[in-house]
Amino acid sequence: MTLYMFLRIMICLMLFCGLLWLLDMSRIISLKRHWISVLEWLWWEVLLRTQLCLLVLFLHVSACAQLLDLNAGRSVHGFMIRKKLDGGLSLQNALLNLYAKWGSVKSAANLFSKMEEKDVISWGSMISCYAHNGSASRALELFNEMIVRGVEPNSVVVISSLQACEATGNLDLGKKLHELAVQKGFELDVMVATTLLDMYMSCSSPDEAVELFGKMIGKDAVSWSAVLCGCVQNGLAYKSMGLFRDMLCSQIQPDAIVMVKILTACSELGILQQACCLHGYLIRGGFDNNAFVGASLIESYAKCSSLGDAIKVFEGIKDRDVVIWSSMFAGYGFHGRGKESLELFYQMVKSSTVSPNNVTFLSILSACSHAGLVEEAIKLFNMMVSDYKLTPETKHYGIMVDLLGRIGELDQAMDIINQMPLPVCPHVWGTLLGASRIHQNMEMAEVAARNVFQLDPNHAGYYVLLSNMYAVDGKWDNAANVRTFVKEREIKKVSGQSTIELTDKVCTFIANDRYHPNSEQIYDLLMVLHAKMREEGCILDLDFLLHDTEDGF
DNA sequence: GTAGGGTTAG
Repeated sequence: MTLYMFLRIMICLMLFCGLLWLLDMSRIISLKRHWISVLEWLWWEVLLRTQLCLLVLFLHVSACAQLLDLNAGRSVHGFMIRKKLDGGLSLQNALLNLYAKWGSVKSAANLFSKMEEKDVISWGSMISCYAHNGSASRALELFNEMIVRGVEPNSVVVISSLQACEATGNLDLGKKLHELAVQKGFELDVMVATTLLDMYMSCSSPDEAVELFGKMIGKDAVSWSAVLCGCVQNGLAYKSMGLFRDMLCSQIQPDAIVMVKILTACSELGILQQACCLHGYLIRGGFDNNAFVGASLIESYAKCSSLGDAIKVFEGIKDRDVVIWSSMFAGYGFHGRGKESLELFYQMVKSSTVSPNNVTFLSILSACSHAGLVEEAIKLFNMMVSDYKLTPETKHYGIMVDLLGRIGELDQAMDIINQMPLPVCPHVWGTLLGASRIHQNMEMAEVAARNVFQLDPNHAGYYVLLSNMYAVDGKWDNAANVRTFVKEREIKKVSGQSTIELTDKVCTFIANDRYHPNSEQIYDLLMVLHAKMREEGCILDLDFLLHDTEDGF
C-alpha cells in the first residue's frame, strides 16, 4: 500500500468521526470516548498537525462541554500535553470552556495562564468561571486586567462581569458596566438587560431595575421572572402583583418559574384570595404537576395563614419529592408548630424513600427557630453534617445565629459566625444586628453593623436599625450621624408596606399614609384598636417605629 | 468557542 492510499484511508476515517458528531448522537458518546485511542492508533506524527485532526479534537472537546464530561475532556488535554500539541486558540478556548462549565477553577486558571494567545472569548470564559464559582472578586480583577490589556469587552463579558458585581454587591462597577453596554449599543439586548436588571435588584436598587425593564423591547419569560423576583427581594411584592397582571396582558405567557415567583410575591403579601386565584390558574395552565410550583403553593397557603389549605395541597400530592416535604416542614414552622414539623421530618426520614437535602434542613431548622426549639435545632445541625454528610451553607449558619440571638445568647451567636468556614454574607450580620436590637446590646450591634455596612452598603434598613438603637440608648449624636451618612450617600429606603386584601382589591399602606379616601375612618378605628389593646395589657414596642418614621430617613 | 430564571432564613 502506498503512503498516498494510506493517507486517503485515514482521512476518510476521520471524516466519518466528524460526521458522527454532526449527527449529535449522544447515545454513541461512549464510542466518541474511544476516538482518542483510535487516533493514537493512527499515524498521528503526520496527521495530528493537520487542520482536520485539530477540528476533530475541537469537536470532541465541545461535545464533552455540552455533556459535562470532564474526564473525557481532560484526556484530550492530557493527550495534547503528551504530544506537545498546542491545538490553537479555538481548541484551547473549548477546553477552557469545559473547565469553566464544570467549575474546575484550578484547571481553568492553569490553562488560562499558560495560553500564549488570548482573545475576548478566553477572557470571557475565565471571568465567567470565577463569577460562577465563588470567586466573584477575582472575576472583577480579571475584567479590569482585560481592559488594561486593551481587549474590547463584548456582551458576554459584560454579562459575566455583571454577575460578579451582583455577587459582590459592587453597584458602582455595575453602573459603569451599564454605561459601557449603552456605549456599545447592547444595553437592551434581552440577556444583557435581564442581567443588568438582576444586578440592580441584588444591589438594592429596584428603581433603576424597573426603569430599565420599562425600556426593554422583546421581554421574555426570563426577564419577567427576574423583575418579579427582584421586586419581592426588595420589599416590593405588591408591585410584582401588578407587573404579573401586565404580563398576563402581554404576548408572553407565564411559565412554571414565573408561577413560582408570583406565588412567592403572594406569600410575602399574605393575600389568601390571590393565592386561591393563582391555585386555580396554575391548575388550568397544567403547572400543578411541577414540584417547585407545588412547593411554592404549599408555602403560599401556609404564609397566607391557611395552614389547612397547605396541608390539603400536601396530602393531595401522592408522589412527594424532597421539595414538597421541605415546604411542608417550613409551613408548619411559620405557624410555630415546630413539633409537628419535626414529627413529619422523622416520618419522611423513616420512609427512607426521600433523603433530606440542604433546603430540608433549612426548613426544619427554621421551624425549630420559630418554636424556640434550641436543643433540637443543634441536634439537627449536627445530624446534617454527621449522618447526611451535607455541608451547611451560609443560610444554615444564619438560622443558628438567629436562633441563639433571639434567646439572648449573642456571644454564642458570634462564635458561630467566627467559626463559619464560609465568607459571612451580609444577612448573617444583619441577623446579629437584629438580635442585638432585641436585647439592646450596643457593643455587639456596632460590630455587626460595621460588617454589614461593609458588605452591603446600600441596604438602608440596617442603618435605620442602628440609628434607632442609638436613639433608644440616648446617643442622639450617633443616631444623627448615621442618618446624615445615609442622606449623603443617597441610600434609598424602601418604606415598609402593610397590605390588606378587601374582596377583589389589595390596599397597601405605609406609615403615616393619608392617601386612602377613607383614611379618617381608618385612623379612628386604629385609635379604638390601640385603646383596646392597652386595656388588655398589650404594649406596643414603639422603639423601632418612633425613629423610623422621622424625616431623617 | 463564551451569556440571563425554579423549593429555603432574617
